[in-house]
Amino acid sequence: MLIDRERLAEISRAFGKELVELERAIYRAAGTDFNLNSTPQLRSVLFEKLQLPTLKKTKTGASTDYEVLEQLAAMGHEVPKLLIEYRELSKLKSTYVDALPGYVNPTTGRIHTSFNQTGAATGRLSSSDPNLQNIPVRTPRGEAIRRAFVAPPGAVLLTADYSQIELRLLAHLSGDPAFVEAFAQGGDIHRQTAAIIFGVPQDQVTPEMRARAKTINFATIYGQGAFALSRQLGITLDEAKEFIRQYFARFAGVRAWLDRTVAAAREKGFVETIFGRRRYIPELRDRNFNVRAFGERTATNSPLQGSAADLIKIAMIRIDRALAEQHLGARMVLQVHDELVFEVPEAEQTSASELVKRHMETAAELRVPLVVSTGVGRNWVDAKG
DNA sequence: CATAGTTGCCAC
DNA sequence: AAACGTGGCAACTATG
Ligand SMILES: Nc1nc2c(ncn2[C@H]2C[C@H](O)[C@@H](COP(=O)(O)OP(=O)(O)OP(=O)(O)O)O2)c(=O)[nH]1
Ligand SMILES: [Mn+2]
Ligand SMILES: [Mn+2]
Repeated sequence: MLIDRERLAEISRAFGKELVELERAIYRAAGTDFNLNSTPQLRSVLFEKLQLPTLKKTKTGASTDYEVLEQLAAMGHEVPKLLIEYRELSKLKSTYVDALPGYVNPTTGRIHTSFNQTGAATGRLSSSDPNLQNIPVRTPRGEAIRRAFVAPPGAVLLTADYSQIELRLLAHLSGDPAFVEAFAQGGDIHRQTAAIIFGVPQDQVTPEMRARAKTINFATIYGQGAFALSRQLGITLDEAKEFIRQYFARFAGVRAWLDRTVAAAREKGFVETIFGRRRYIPELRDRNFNVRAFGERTATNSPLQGSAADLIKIAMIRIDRALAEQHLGARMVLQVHDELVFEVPEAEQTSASELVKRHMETAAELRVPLVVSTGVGRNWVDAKG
């Protein structure tokens, strides 16, 4: 994968400057200098020196994670407010902006990640050294980093991402009438949920709203409790309970499939993907309730996450073969779970897009259509547009 | 000096 | 009583 090192260097300078300023502001607001990257030191400043309330605990003491800082900031405290900003910048700078250039191979001028075939228990690939499956995109600063992933001269990047992939697989496996009907009509359940949560018509759902609804959909399906949901949505516990109740009333076929899947897993000791990949789940027979409950959530997730992994692997094999047979110059460069990224000679844009989309959408024939959206651009962000 | 555990957080 | 799932990595701290 080619990256624009000048662009990253520019971002590094900008982030570095902001970090220095934030650091000074935090020391001033806290009335003391300390290592901002040290959780123990931060704890003593927030919860001892400044006497702020402990809102959450970890194994070793008071938590200082984002959710805690956000609440403290909302109470009008300056240090946590500045720290949220500091955390974002420091995470992006240390993990991506400053780390990625060191991975560029001097011979090829590119970053060569490792895709691990047995990295995930569900059948997903994982990526390491560096991980190119978790490149930032969700914040403006993150997006700027992703823009440094570029095509070489004369080529474009082509991206292809499955629409609502695990929801479609869930429609197929569960046969839930509302799910199946939604997809038959070309509907968008993430958008539907967003409209409900935010109380707006579907055509007024923003990308940010849909993204939040995506998390809500998956978290609800995979067993999130009302307590966590209430926190995530900033609603009361009762409202959260009611949301979950209504969700599974609307999608009763989904609830039934989840229950059946857990029961079958308990019986057999494993769950299976659509294509027969198994994951054994010994936790289901554990004496400890917490361990068993964890096993149950794993049992519901793995068939879906694993089927999505199987599906894209089938597509990858067919695309690889088709590109070779047709003597195309397009090269598969990344897989990000339900997305493929290619370097494509400009002249092949249209034909490669069509070929990739077709093979991904026909990798399996399900009860609902598989839909893939493709895009091309000079960098990874523009290629998703 | 190297290694392991913890915390926190990026993505899908 | 309650806990979405799957990963990898940086920084810090404790231990050897
Ligand atoms: N359990 C869980 N799974 C997730 C989460 N985020 C993503 N996934 C899984 C399920 C998704 O179908 C799959 C691909 O992620 P995407 O970001 O492409 O979302 P999806 O395909 O559902 O929607 P899309 O139409 O592409 O925007 O990864 C999450 O927060 N929790
Ligand atoms: Mn997708
Ligand atoms: Mn995706």
